[in-house]
Amino acid sequence: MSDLFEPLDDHPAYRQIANVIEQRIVERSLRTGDPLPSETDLARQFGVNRSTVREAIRELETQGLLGRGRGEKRLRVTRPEPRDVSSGVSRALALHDVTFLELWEAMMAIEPAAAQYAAVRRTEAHLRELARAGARFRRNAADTAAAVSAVVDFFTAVAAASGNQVLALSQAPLNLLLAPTLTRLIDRVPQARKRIGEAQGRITSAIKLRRSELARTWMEKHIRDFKRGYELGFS
Amino acid sequence: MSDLFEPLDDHPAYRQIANVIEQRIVERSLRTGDPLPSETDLARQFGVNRSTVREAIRELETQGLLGRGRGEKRLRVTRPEPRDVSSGVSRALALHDVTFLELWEAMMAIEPAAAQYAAVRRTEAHLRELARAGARFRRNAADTAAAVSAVVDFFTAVAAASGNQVLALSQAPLNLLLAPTLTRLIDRVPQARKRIGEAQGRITSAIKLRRSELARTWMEKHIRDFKRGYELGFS
DNA sequence: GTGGCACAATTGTCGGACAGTCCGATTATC
DNA sequence: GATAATCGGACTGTCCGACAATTGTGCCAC
Repeated sequence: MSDLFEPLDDHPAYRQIANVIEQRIVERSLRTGDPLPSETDLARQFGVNRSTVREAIRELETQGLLGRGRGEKRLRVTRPEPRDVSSGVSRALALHDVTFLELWEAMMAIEPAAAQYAAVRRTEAHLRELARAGARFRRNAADTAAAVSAVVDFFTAVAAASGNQVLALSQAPLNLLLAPTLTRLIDRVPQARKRIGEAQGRITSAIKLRRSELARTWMEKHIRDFKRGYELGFS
Repeated sequence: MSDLFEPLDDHPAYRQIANVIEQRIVERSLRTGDPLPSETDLARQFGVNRSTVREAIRELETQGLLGRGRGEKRLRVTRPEPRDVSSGVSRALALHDVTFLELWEAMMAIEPAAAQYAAVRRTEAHLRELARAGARFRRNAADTAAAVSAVVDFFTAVAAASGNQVLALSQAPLNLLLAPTLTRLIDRVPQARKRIGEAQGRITSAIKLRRSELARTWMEKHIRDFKRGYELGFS
């Protein structure tokens, strides 16, 4: 029952150009930091109009493959940073109406693992980040928005300390999804603040002491608490 | 030590327009499937040139927020699918030179969880997908590329069966990263094929029998095996 | 070397233009 | 009456040319 012919998708020039440049970046013949030729020059090289080149460039720019420093005119090759990419992922998930349960299950899979590896690989700098996020959470007991942002920073710091870029990048979108729910949760469940603070403290010290199993266990409990809080606050 | 003023980044018109349209999509005042006004019309509404509108559209298109069916001319609002988004993530990771260990640790966190939930939520359709990927792997013992693609499909099918879009979307980029390593692994380690086939069988039947703990355990063993194979083949 | 300045280069945006293709309506055919 | 051929309008992909604003650069004076 399979068709005899496949539908041939045409590739507009701007997409072809984007693909070619992307290829060059991925195979590193264009290296991070290299300046891109000017639009006029690219148009000449590809034999197309500058407008067409511009459309191609916009694609690569949104993917984080091209960018420019503040106040810089020429584009340079850049490596897509987690924030470039994770916002897209979390927006995609939001548009798919993910439930809190789905988010929670994913956090339950990723965060404890991150905590475990963080206990093994953390540096002093990582510890400082963890301490700073924890302090910021405790300090902002009143300001909900600041507290939520501190929680996000704490998770981010744990993921960074894990020394695993894949885990870090997998975890980043979860934070963005967590924020709105967490905001309402903290406001509705009075004991949430205290429990989060305690958990952060335990996790931080486990990571500091390089007790990886302990770090994992405390993180698991921490995440489980989110679900309990959610059920308490949104039932 | 924080600066008094933040650097104000200028917002070119094409970026502003992209943001406005994105906003409309995220807040669902433009709903999935809605056709976008024509470029000429958008240019008129925003009071800019059509070229400017086109650049904005390119951004949204690459993010998977806009798209068009084959052979369709007008753009429509679309929801970004996993494949739209995960390729960007895995390319980002590739450019950051992730190690096999990092990838493996992330798989170790995500895949067993996916298997566990799959055993609970799988439908008959999911089982068919799993069986099909497994069969395709066993059938293509000779063709390495086909075998690798079947392994990827198997993982994808497990993630889909988990009924968790967050896990599925977190897992998708890992597949793309796994493929190249797995290709060389299968070629270098003779017993890999057999072990993968067996593991897939055990996982599939655990999911079929709704034995969630068993599914998780077998998946863990399966992933562990990848590391053993890697150490065997690349030492 | 350092600072400053004029000039060239580059980006962002504009207006207009045209071929190719898709869509909807109208007309012709069985 | 239903289906097929026809036609005009609408829309996209691409091109050309242009200009203001801003950045990069070479040169000159100190």
